[in-house]
Amino acid sequence: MKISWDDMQTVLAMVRGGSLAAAGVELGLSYTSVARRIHRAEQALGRPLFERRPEGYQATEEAHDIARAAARMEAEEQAVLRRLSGRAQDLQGPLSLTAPPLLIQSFLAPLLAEFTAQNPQVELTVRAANGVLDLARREADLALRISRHPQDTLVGRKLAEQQSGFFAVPEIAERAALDPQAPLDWVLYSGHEAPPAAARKSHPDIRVRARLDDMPSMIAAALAGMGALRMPVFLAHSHPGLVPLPHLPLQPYAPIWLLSHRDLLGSAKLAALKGVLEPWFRDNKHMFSSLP
Amino acid sequence: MKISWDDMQTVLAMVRGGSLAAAGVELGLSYTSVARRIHRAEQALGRPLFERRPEGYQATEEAHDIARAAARMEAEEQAVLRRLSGRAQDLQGPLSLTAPPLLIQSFLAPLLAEFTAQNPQVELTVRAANGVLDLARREADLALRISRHPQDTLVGRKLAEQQSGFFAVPEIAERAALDPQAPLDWVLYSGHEAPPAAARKSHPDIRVRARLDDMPSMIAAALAGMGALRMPVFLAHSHPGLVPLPHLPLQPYAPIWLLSHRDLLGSAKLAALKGVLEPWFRDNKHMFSSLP
DNA sequence: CATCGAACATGCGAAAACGCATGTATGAAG
DNA sequence: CTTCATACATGCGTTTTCGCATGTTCGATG
Repeated sequence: MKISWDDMQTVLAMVRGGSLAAAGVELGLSYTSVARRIHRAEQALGRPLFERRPEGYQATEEAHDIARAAARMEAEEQAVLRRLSGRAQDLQGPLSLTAPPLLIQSFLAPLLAEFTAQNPQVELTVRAANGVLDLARREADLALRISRHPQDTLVGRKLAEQQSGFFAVPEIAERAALDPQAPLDWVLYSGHEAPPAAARKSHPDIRVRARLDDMPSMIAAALAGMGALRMPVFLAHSHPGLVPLPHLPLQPYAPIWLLSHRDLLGSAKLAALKGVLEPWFRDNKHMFSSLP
Repeated sequence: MKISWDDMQTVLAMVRGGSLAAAGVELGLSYTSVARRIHRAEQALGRPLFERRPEGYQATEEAHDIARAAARMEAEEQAVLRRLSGRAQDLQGPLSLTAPPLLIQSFLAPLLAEFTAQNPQVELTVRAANGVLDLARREADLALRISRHPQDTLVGRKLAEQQSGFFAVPEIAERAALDPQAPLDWVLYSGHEAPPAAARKSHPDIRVRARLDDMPSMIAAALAGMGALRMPVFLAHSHPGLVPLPHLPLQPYAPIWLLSHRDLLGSAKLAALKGVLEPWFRDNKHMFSSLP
C-alpha cells in the first residue's frame, strides 16, 4: 500500500491521455514504460487501477482519485518551478514567448532577431500561436495577446491600442468609392456573423464571397481579388497590395497586451525581453493606430 | 529547467534529514543514490540546491522552496492513500494500531491475539508507543490514546473512563494506614512537580525518593519498596504486589479514546478491529474504574 | 470480406539507476 | 596526539528500467 510519486504522475498522464501511447508522449516515455509503471503501481497498491478493455485502458474510480491528487501535486511542481525561474538573475538559459503569428511575422521578427543577437546566452523559444497558452503551466514565460480582457491571474500592461480598417485590392476599392450602392464582395472571418455594421451602412449590397478562419488566408483571398475585408491596420503596413476603402473610418480593435505570471516578475531574462518589447511598441504606435 | 517528482521528494528528505545518510534512510535508498539524485536535480534546474560544506550539505533557499512544495505534494499523496485504504472492503492486507505499551501488555494482548486468529489475512502491525503518532501521515490506521483532549481532525469515541489510585507494597501501605503522620516515601512521575494534593493532605510528610519518566520502571521501583505511587487502576489488576493506600479515594484519570482518520471510516479492516475493541472495553469497564 | 490503423502484450538488448566497497576530510572524545 | 564517528566522494559490478521490434486483437472503412 504505497506508491511512488513518478507513478502517480504516470497515472495522471494516463487518465488525461486515455491511452498508453498518449500518456507516453506527455511523459516523454515509450508507451511500453507507461504500461510497466501502471502495472507496478497496481502491484504496490494491491488493486487494479485500470480495466483492460479490448478498446484500451479504462480508468477506475481509484485511478481518477489518484489523478486528482496528482494534478494538485503538478500544480505545486509548476508553482515552485515558476518561483525558481523568477529568482534567476542571469541573462542565460531558456526563455519562451508566445504571440500571434501575424504579429511576429509582420512586426516582431526584427526585434527578436536583435534581442537574440544582444543576448546570445538566452535560448529564446517563440511559440507562434493564436490560442491562449497557459502561463501558469509554463507553456510560455511571456505572452503577447490581442484581447480586450486579458486574463485575471496574470500581470500585464497594454502595449498598444489598435485600430482596424477596411481593405481591398485597388480595383475593388476604387469601384466602391465610385458607386457605394454597387455590389461589394467581402471576405469574412468565420467567427463573425456578418460584415461590420459600418461597412454594411456605406455599402448596402455586400456579398459575402467566403468565410475563412485564418487571417493570412483571408489576406491571400483579398489579394486575389476575392473581396474586401476588415483587418487591424498594422497588417496593412506589410501588405501594400491592399488599400483602404474610402469613406470608411477606422474602428477600434482589441489592444495588444504583454502578460506574464507574478512568480516570474523577478526574472532578469524576462525583464530584458520586456525591456525591449515595450519601447519597440511605444516607438511604433503609429503602426497600430493609423494607415500607412 | 525541469525536475522529476521523485527528485523533489529526494530534496524534501534531504532538507528534513540534514544529511545524505538520513535522507537515504527515509527514502529506503543508499546515501549514494540520494547524492546522485540531488546532483541530477541540480543539473536539470541549472543551479545548485545544496552547498557542499566540510560538515555536510547545506540547503539553499531554493532547496527549501522545493521542499515546501514537496511537503504539500506529500500531503496529497498521503491523503489519496488514506482514501484508497478507506475504500477497501476486504478483510485482508496491512492494518496498523498504536497504543500505549502498558495498555497492550496488561489488557489488549489477548484481544489482539484473538483478532489475528479470526482474521488471518489481516497483517496487523502494533506500534507500542507513548508518543502521539501522526494518523494523517499514516503512521498508524487506528490509535488508542489516553488523553483528556484527543486530537481535533480525527474521529473517535471514548472507550472507557479511567480512575487512578495510590499504591504501594503492603508494608508501606500498612504503615501509612497506622500512622498517616509518619514519613511516606514516594515514587514520582518526572512530568509532575509534586505528589498529588490528595496524598499530600492525608500524609503531610511525603518524601520523594525518585523521579522516573517510565511507568514500568516506576512500578518496578514501587515493587522494590522504594515508595508509593499514583497509577491508573487498570495497572493494579496486573500487579497484585501493589495494594491501595487506605483512606485515599480514587481520582479521575484521563479516559481512553479510540481514534482514526475520517478517510479510513469506510475500511472494512478498520471496522473489524473497532468492532472487537469496543465490546472488549465495554465488557471490562471495571478494570479501569475500580480496584481489583 | 479484406485492409488498415489504433491499442496493447511480450521478449530482448541497451541504458540508467542502484548498492557496496574503498578512500578522504572534519570534528569530537579519550 | 591518537582514535573514532560522521559525512561525503569515487569507482565498479549488479539490478532495474527503458526503448525497440514483433505479434495480437479489435473496430472502422472501403
